[in-house]
Amino acid sequence: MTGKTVLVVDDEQAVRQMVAFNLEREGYQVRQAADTVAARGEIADVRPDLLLLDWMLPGMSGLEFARALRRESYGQDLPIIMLTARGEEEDMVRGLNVGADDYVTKPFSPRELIARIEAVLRRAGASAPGDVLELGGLRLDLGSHRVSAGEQTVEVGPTEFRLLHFFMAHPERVYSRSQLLDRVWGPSVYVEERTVDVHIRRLRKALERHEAAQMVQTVRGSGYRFSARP
Amino acid sequence: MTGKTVLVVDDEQAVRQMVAFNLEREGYQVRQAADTVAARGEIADVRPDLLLLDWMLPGMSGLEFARALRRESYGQDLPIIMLTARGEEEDMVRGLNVGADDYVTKPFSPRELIARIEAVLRRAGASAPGDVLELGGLRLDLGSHRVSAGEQTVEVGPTEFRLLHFFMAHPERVYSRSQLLDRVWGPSVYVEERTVDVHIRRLRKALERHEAAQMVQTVRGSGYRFSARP
DNA sequence: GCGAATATGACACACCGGTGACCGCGCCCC
DNA sequence: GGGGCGCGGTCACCGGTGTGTCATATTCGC
Repeated sequence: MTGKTVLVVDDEQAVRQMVAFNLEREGYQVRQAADTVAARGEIADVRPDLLLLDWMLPGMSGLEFARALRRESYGQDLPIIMLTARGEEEDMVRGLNVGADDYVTKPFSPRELIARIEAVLRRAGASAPGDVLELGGLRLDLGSHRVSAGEQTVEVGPTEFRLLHFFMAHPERVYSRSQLLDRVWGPSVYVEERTVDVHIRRLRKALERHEAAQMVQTVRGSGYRFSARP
Repeated sequence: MTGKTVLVVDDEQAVRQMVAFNLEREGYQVRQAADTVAARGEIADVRPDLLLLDWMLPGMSGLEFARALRRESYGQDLPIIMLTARGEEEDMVRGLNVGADDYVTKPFSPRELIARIEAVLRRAGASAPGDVLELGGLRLDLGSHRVSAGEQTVEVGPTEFRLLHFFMAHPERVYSRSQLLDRVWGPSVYVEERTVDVHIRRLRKALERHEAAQMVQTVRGSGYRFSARP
């Protein structure tokens, strides 16, 4: 699943994991950092789309960190949501002045957090993920969550949909079972590699009524490839 | 945007000015009133498009004022956002029942305030009388608050109406339970996600006498979609 | 033709969503 | 002021679907 990437910076592991769990369930990629040093590394590394930043951090405070980021070229466009404990609200005025886009007071509900993230991402512009993928007569519509071949609708289950989505976003390239598990099932899911075979088969079955099954190709010894060419 | 007029009713001058500063920067016309008496005058005078109403006011409370307004002809359509201090959230449930369209807890970020104002105005603007949504034989009349299928009237409750309204305004797109709660119930309402299921069912029940229930579609693992196509 | 890799069918189980019932809260009407 | 009513939210239960695993068949490359 290719969602937006969110970096959570908080010194409490429990908070990070709670956030990660809920965001991943919504389709986000989540990276974690316990302090600003690790955060720097992650930012340079994965270029997150949004930063969830705890107000109280060991060493440099979240406020200073946000200010520092805002002075840098990449950080200027990086949306920031501050996490703060109740009672620190007055400080948040300063936080917002420094350039945070919003803040959430702990404890917060997952829904509230997600709502604010989506609001900020929407504002940051172009948050609507690529809406329709089309390849070799196959159409996959992310918005309506539909797959069609020509005029007909292709019935696929949730996992097959994600698998096909990944394939259509990365065609003409071979992926090993383990890579597919990573990218489609998620990094924190462990299942047998052979499971991929089964879902490949299910995907082919769904496609074969529309003469599109040959687009899912086996590369013996390496993995699978999605291609419009035979 | 042609500069909508917002009336701020709050006894603290600092709050009024902060709000005014931020709203004017966004292009709004802002009027101020320190109490309900002055507010009455302003309302009669400038016919504001939206009312920002402090919960605690000298004399008459914001709640009573809102209730009183709702009983009057002009006030019925006037969108109201309540301003409240943290800790009074429980009371706000009553505020919302009285007819406030949303509320914001102090201290709030300018962003948050503006986002909510825009959300409320969008909702209010969409319900200009005579505005009708039509899709697949279903008609939803915002003005008269009525739903009809062909010649027959479809009986739906308030929540089902809002749900259907949102769906018909955003067809052919999947929304997760969490998104629906955000967009239909509002960002500041916290209920169980499964509550959505129940209202989906109630909506379907209302529609099925008119053979329109199949327009409300389940996308397993993702959410719900409203569509004229099967 | 042989071994390894992949396809396929079957199956058990977890999970998701549908559904009916219940409860509590305002509100309105006696 | 009491009782009924409508509405909204929650819960518990159930049935179906989707998913992962395994055993077995089949194909591929050498």
